[in-house]
Amino acid sequence: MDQNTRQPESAAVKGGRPRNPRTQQRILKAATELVLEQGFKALSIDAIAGRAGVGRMTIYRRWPNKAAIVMDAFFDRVGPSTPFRPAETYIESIRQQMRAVAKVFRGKDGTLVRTIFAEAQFDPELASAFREKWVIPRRKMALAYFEEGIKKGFLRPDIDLNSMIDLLYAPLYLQLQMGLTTLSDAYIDNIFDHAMEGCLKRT
Amino acid sequence: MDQNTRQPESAAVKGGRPRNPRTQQRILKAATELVLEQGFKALSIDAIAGRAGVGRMTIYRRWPNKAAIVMDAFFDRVGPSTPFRPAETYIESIRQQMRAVAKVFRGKDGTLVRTIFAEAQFDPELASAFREKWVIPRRKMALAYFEEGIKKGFLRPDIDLNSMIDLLYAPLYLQLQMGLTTLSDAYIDNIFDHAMEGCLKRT
Amino acid sequence: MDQNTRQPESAAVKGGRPRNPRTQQRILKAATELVLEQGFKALSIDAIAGRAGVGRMTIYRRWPNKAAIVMDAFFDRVGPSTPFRPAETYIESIRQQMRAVAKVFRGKDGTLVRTIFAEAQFDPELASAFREKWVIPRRKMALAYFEEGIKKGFLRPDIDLNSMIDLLYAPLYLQLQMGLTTLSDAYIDNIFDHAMEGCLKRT
Amino acid sequence: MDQNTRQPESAAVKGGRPRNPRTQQRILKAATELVLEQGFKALSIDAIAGRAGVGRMTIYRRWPNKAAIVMDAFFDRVGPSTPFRPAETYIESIRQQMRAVAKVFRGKDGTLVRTIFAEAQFDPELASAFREKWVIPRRKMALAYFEEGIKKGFLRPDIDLNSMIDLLYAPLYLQLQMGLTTLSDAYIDNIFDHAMEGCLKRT
DNA sequence: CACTAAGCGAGACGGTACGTCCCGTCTTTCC
DNA sequence: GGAAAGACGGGACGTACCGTCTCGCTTAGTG
Repeated sequence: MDQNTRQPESAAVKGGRPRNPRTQQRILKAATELVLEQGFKALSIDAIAGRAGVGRMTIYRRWPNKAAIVMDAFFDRVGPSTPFRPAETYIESIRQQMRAVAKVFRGKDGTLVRTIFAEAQFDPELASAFREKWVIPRRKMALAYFEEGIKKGFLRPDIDLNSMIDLLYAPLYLQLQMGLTTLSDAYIDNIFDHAMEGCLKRT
Repeated sequence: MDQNTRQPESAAVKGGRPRNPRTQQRILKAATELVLEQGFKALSIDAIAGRAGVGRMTIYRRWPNKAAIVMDAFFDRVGPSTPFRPAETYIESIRQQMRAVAKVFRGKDGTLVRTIFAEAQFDPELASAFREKWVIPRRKMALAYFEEGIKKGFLRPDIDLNSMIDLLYAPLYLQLQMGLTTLSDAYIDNIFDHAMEGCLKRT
Repeated sequence: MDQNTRQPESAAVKGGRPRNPRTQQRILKAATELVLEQGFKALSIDAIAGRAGVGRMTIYRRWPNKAAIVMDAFFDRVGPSTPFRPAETYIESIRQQMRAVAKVFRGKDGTLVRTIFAEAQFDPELASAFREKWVIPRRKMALAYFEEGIKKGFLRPDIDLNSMIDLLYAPLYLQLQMGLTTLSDAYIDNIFDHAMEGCLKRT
Repeated sequence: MDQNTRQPESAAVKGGRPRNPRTQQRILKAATELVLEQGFKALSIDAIAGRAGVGRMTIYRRWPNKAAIVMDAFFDRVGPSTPFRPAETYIESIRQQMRAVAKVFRGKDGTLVRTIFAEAQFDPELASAFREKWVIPRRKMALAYFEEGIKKGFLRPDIDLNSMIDLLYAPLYLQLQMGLTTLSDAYIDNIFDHAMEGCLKRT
């Protein structure tokens, strides 16, 4: 979880007082609420501190900036990844997983992903945290599942799996941000089918 | 061009003095430089005014916020869209166009797109401006070209063209933002081929 | 008056907007009230700004610290010095002047002198301002009046006038700060008489 | 000595562990050093605790605020008062005592007196402590010595002794704070002589 | 051609949030 | 059970920008 949390020097070398984990929770809760209520732009450290009933220093002692707080608040909410569950067929289980991701994106967690991803464009540290803790684990999982698909003979053995992942999931991120289309099951099915079958006319 | 430019009251109703277009240019130039040098976060109206040798009011008279300035600065640089040029085959010309887009994304304009797109997540007006002036025109153009492709029998007649556009271009936006991969021609080819041929193993 | 007021670079070289003198007055008024109500320790720039209905920057633009504000507020209230007015005799006019000074010290202005003088012990710049604008002018005036007294044959020609000034006025400052005694006319008379007549028993 | 020291609850009522007097010393030493090095303004409880190698609580357990610490640190250094030593004549012994006081004021102890006296203007408790432990004892001693002087016929029997004390010593405090003059023996002699002989021209 | 209204630079102004420092209290852990 | 270490809520600091306003200077178009 909160790997973003500052741990300057090995905590508690000798004496000293340990940090209160309940305080941490209150801060993350306040941050989450405020982001969802008013958006990231209107979020201020002051406001978080105020709602959490906490001094500003208590926040600065733990996180370097508000983006890191929102990061931790986010990972405090969502699980590590969306698994591929067994379905009628191997291929069908991919579609189901994509629908599950889309469902997450449609809810509050989607708003948070959108916010964090956007903010990451301006903050390299946040970008790297998002990559390490959100993007990479999910890609690894998908990679493993798709390799299995090749071995079992469901997927073409000559495809580049990273490109395939982009093909399937990039549209979800794009629409999450762009909002031209709702991330409905129908939309997912379109993306999924076209990526699987290809767009060329077969002769 | 600068449709974002504020025109409070119909300009020059009576006498008065028209706005100086060179001032406009100096502001946009300063804004572009500053965004590329220091990033959008470090950009301030003060800094733009300072570098352009202009009063802050002169800026506020023309744009509502710094995002709108960057928008206009951007469209002052880039052309309206990347055209599909004739190539050996119809299909090949799509690949060429995608490569051209990728090339743009690799340069300074890519950085600007990335910045504006991210900022648009926090600013509905900017989002809508970006959609109207960047996204929609390009999609329309692609839509028309792909419809032609169906008619000519190169593309499957049953595909959803909007989904196809997402399939082809979303990975570019994703990698522009995520930076897991460089937007090389090889990458584009992978995306293009997989989207065209599909990922399923044919029996 | 407010020579402490910051004037970074010759004001209004070319364009720009001049400072509002009414703002200055509101700030000084607020500062004076707050010092007298709550004391110098409890005085904060925030509080002054709040009461004056002014932004903090407006204050920082004019004064380097709160001591300088209180200085200016003080000199905005009190006149340049307490004059020696003609009385029955030359000697008597000195006593009258000392009583007048004591009267000032007993009132609000005395509290301000006390505050500023004490704070000056911690702030060299304030000390020098206080010296230049309060102490020196008054000593010069007294010096001139006492020199006249020597010439006219009322005072011993061999005395050190600076020491005489200390002898007469130092007790007022001491009691202003120490508060062992009220600065009553009777006390002033005691000091005055003893300084004039000497403490030794005449044989 | 440290009468300021807090004794919340009668010390060591039951078992418990007594306070370490060496800790006390280290704190006072650190406080003295810091005041003399950086001035009272830059002094913070944190800094004292840090230099003394002591927890902040250990300090708060003993003193209510930093002024009280500096007070105790001061009385830990200086003796209770400056005595009147026998000299050629009774009158001469007063001059000698004044010179001794001036000598103290010229050194580090003078800086401490100056600091404490100034801070006392903002802190009633400190003011009363300073009065009780510094001012009153010294005045009592002087009072006794001067009463003796009247009895013995060296001083005028009709003078107010408190006023005489102010006359003699107030200039020292004033110059300690104001610094217009160094507290040289020559200056002391001037003050002393004028106070003794009076400033009026004798006919 | 002179007049005049607007554009413009400069920057003062009332604000908000920042990130830091210190306060005085509290809590934990070690000796 | 005293003491070091330091977390904690709080409050003030001085800075940076925000978006608005006001001042004089400059200039363009009209009468």
